[in-house]
Amino acid sequence: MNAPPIFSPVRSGRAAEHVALQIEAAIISGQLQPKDRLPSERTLQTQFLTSRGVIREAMSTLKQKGLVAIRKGAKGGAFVKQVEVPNVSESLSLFLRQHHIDPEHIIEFREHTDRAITIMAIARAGEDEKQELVKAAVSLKSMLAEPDPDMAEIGELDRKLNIRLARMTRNPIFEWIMSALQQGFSSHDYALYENLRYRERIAANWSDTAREIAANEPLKALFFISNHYFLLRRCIASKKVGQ
Amino acid sequence: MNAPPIFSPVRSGRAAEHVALQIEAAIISGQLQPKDRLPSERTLQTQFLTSRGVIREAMSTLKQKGLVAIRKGAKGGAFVKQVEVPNVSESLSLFLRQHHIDPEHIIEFREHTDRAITIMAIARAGEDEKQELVKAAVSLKSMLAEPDPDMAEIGELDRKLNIRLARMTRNPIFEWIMSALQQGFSSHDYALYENLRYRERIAANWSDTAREIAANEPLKALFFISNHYFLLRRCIASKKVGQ
DNA sequence: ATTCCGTTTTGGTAAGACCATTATCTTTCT
DNA sequence: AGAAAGATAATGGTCTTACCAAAACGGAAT
Repeated sequence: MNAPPIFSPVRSGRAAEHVALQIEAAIISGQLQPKDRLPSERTLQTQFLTSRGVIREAMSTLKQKGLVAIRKGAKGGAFVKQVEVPNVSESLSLFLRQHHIDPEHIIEFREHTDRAITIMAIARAGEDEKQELVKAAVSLKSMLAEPDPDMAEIGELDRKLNIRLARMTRNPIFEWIMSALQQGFSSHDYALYENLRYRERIAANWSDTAREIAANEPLKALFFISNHYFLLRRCIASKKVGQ
Repeated sequence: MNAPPIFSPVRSGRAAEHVALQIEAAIISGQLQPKDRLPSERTLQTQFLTSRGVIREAMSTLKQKGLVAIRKGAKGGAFVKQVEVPNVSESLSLFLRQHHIDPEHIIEFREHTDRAITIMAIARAGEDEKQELVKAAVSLKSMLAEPDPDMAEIGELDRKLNIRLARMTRNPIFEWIMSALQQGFSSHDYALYENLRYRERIAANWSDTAREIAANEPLKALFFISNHYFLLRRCIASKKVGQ
């Protein structure tokens, strides 16, 4: 290697951690840019004066954090990557699931966040985006009208509708939060669609919401947002009683 | 082993991932409870019919996710753990740093969330909690009056004040979200206190906020919350100009 | 030019050994 | 008897070596 030695060898315990931290620091600081390719495991092994197992363990954690993507084969190796929203979402989702959160707490937070998102989306999104939102909501509605709707696909559509709306705020934090909350807790949303009583009402409500957003009517849009969570709460309550 | 075989062997590529996913599923589903001890690496190696390296790699990712804690020595091993807020925070922090998020986006989200928190805290917290909040805010103020204030300690106090307020909503989601955002991004809050022009104003504002919350005056409390972020924005803006 | 087949690079897996740390048991000394 | 010191065993951490599997590349055959 002609390149100056970016990394320094490591000796004490927890070698894998040291290796991972050094590489992580190099990425965060910008010494390693996205799309850059790290040396092969066998090369790093000699640079860090350690064994390949240690390198592999370090790479494993970096991969898990979403900092690198690993490809096999010639010209393969570890490539620096931008951390993606799903990486963060998965972490939060794990946390929420393990702490068996009361659904009402999540609903409360989501309702409150959705209201803010709605207002900002109306204020900031472009006309074309609003029309796209309406189109997506309508296609959700029409998909439910089919004889044997594919519930998984519908749930996915609902999820994307939420994300699309969040993206219209122009603030990525909202998008991230909504993704994270949905990923871990879409089960309740599915319930909404599986329950015949609510299926069509919720889809109709979505398209009403989208229409009011497109019409730049924040108060009316907020009404339908509230209605969405009203329906969701009723659906969950009726399910509980049913048990 | 007398115990029924919880895990099944694995053969295709990405063995480490399969192992990690199986164990993760066992934890999420509750088959493995916190404080439970997983079998030793050498035992798992035989249960999964794989090599120890694979097991180690799987354990490494589980550890990184915060699902297990690993101890060396006799009676050591991997112990199932509750995922903690810092795990989520670190993931978020990584994301924010690598995407060099505009501080305004974070401020916007925090302001909006703080407003909801304030309203709910007033509605749900007990009288004693509100008094504790006032006391904490006052002690922050008095600490700033000292000749040579310890900035790190003050920042920590500010952080705890936020968390305390969030906890008063009785909805843990708010508490976690605020923790996560603060932990990864308290730098701007520090700036507020390091800047002499804003130091005392922000502390006074905190105690005003706490007082109005204790007095069950939501609108007045919201005014001071808005003022907090008004000051924060001005402080950051003046810093930018200063550069 | 296109297709196919080796060759090479590189990550993935396997097996075995040894080291470092920790808890537990045993011995020994007071 | 009790406490301190030492031996023992269990277990994660590291190292070595070897081989497998996938992917990219290049040359030969068509």
